[in-house]
Amino acid sequence: MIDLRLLREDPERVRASQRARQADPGLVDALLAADEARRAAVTAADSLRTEQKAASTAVRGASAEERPAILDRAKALAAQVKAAEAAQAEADLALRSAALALPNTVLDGVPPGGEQDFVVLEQVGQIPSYDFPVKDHLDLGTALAAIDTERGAKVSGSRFAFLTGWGALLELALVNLAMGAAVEAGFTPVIAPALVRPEAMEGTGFLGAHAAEVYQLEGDDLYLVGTSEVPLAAFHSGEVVDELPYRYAGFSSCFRREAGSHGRDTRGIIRVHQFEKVELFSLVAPADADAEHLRLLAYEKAFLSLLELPFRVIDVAAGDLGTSAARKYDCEAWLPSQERWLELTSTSNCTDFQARRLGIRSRGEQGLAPVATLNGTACATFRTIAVLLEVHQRADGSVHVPEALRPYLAGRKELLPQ
RNA sequence: GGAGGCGUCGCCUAGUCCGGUCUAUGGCGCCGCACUGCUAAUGCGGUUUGGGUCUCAAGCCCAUCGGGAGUUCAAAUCUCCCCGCCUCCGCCA
Repeated sequence: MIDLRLLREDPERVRASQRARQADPGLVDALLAADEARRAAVTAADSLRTEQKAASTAVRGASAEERPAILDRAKALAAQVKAAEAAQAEADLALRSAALALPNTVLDGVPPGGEQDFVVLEQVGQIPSYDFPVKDHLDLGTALAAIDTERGAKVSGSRFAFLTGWGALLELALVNLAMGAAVEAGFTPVIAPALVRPEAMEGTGFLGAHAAEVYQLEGDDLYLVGTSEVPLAAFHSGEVVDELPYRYAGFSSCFRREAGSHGRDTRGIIRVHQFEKVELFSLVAPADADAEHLRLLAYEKAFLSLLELPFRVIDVAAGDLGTSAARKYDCEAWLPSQERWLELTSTSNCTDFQARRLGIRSRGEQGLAPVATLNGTACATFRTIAVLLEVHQRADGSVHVPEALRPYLAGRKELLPQ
């Protein structure tokens, strides 16, 4: 939810953001109109209530003979107040839905345009070349007895997989490495719930445009999270937080319906309905948000380097930002089998957008004000495993194990086909 | 899942039975001022949050006693639903 005061002061800035996102600038004017309508309704209801309170007080002090008349007037006012309150509630609701429809205002410098309009900021490492025909991660993983998508489909459906043997251990190794490094960098480790209430989902902006992506439990009014960003963001909801910054590294399973991606990445474990992830989440003073964003990006880069993966960093275009993000950097690793870059980590600066919805505030010079929230991937397991197997494959089907992972894999330097 | 108890403006707390100066009491903490030759004590004042009005500020107004709905001229107080916490029972990794 954006700041309505800022919207009133400078609506053109928000319209420009919408245009950069290739979204409807009309939403801005709809919100302005809803805001004005609500303020009118509030003023009307407030003044009626003032009258009603006076009338109600008069009832108490009234003598027996004047009482009936005063009571009649009080009753009439009560009815008017009730109507005015209903109108106000309606205006509140209209304002709320208009506000929820509008995504965060993008920051200066964000490339305008759609998914293809990103800007490459840098490339780390060389695109690997192989003097043998490369296999994809599913062939490699099957030969290693590490990935079993056939049984995944049998048991749970398409886009599910079993990780077995070294595959299972590799997942745990990645989680341990990511968690350990994050803790060393000052993040507080958290095991987060994967089921959350609607407020948590909505507060993080996942029930808007991306509602179709989210699994919902019909019987319990709970949602399965697509990322532990959701429980981590909601962790401090409704709280006044001091002693900023707060930095968390949350682990959870992640569930995604992949509703809009039929036919995309159907092979292997690049795009699955369930995977595990370590997610970084920071709460900082709004003025420190940009610096924190770069800090999260630096952390992600360091982690990919530990995995000895070549990657590039892109500045994601406005139209490809999530609802809550004002700026987003993705790290994309090279996927040899498809000879393309694949997003492995993503870090978003949500400014005060999430915090406003979730009621996370801190005390500043202006009194209580929403904090800034930022999130970033430390490690999303399945997809990272896919890239690791492919990049580090050898001609004989064995796979090199990066040094940083070896302590978590019984010291193994390579994984061998079974 | 069953039974009972509880939820008050940072923290603790009075008020809820029996609706009306509750404009929510007191303490702690915090902020400001005064005094005392020191950052202690004491005294005085302030201290929920959100919204509206307003050029700014002040002021004024409205809402807010876990959340929502209802009864009433009037709800912290009465009724219902929901959420959370605690105790006991049942079940369970």
